[in-house]
Amino acid sequence: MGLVHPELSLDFRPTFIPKTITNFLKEVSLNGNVSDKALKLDAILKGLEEEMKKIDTFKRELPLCMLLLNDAIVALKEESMQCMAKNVEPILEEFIPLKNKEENDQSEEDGSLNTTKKEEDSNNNCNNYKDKKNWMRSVQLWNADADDDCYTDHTLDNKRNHGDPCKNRGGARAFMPFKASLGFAVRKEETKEIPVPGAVSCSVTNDQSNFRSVPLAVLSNQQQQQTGRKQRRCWSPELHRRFVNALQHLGGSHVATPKQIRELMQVDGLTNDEVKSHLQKYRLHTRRLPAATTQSAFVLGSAHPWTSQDQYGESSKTSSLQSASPQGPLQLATNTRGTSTTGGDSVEDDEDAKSECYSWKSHVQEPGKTDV
DNA sequence: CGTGCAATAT
DNA sequence: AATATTGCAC
Repeated sequence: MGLVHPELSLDFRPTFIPKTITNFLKEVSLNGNVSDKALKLDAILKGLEEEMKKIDTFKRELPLCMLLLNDAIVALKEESMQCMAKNVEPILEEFIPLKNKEENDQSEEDGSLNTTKKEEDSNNNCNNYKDKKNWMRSVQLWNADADDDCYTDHTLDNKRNHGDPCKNRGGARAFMPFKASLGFAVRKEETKEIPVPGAVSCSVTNDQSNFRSVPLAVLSNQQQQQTGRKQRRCWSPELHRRFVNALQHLGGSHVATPKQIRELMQVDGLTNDEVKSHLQKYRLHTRRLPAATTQSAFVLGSAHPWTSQDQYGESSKTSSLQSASPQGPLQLATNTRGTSTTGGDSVEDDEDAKSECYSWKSHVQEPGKTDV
């Protein structure tokens, strides 16, 4: 059984794109929020394109399908472009490793031009590759390690409520990091977070489109012991990925504000302060690129090295739409397989998968990559 | 309140 | 040394 919501799925069942594209657009427009709209468009678009790839094999048998798909894609692309143009234009930022041999205060123009890198050819740098591989294994958005008796693992979670997927998905089960008092269980008041009341609380498709319906992360309770200091929280690659994506949609790290970012990320339990902190760090590594000549709306989310998908999702070429997890092990609400694990320890229970925190330094990209 | 910056902790 | 948390001033 597919755990994905019908509407979430990009599968070609009848439920996919319930109405016409036109209607879809209308619906989406009703939402008001531009970036939200962009997200949805993106998601659908991706789905269509994947579909296109699949069909491509049979294009001779299904010429009309091709035609229709193509048509839809074009239409959506246009819409998407408009949307993005209106909302955000491609944000160009370059990553600046902390270890600058020396601080160059001079204009970074000359240097930056050729740094429009795509690091597609990760084959070359074993290091990067290895890192990526490691990141793949991280299953959680973040972890609360140590003595939390709570689950930090949504895997468990999945197994537990797999009987009722929907519930699991939509519901935020956050908790209040600070306000939680030891005495009670405080798990009820978090529904506030979910915006979009009437509309589609879980409308968009899979995880590749990122935001929206993020059942992930979660954690725990009183992490601040009586010592007062909060548990140090690591940013898993996945979490960071969302972060970066949010940044992109908000117009770059230098204009996005913590709150916005947090809201866009839709990760429950994540606090403003945490985002703020991460942002601060991020900004240290990031500098505005002077000019943006590009007009292509697709820079967003693909071309930029720091935007998630290509960076971590690398092998997302797989045309499996059903797998809501672009990066392998991320098996949140995805599927049924959780139950079948033989009694013992589940495979995915790597005990060392625990702290795969995001590491800024490992993201230093190779200089001198040629760009398109 | 939310944001940015800086000091501080791990 | 790097990165998250906390405090403080707008």
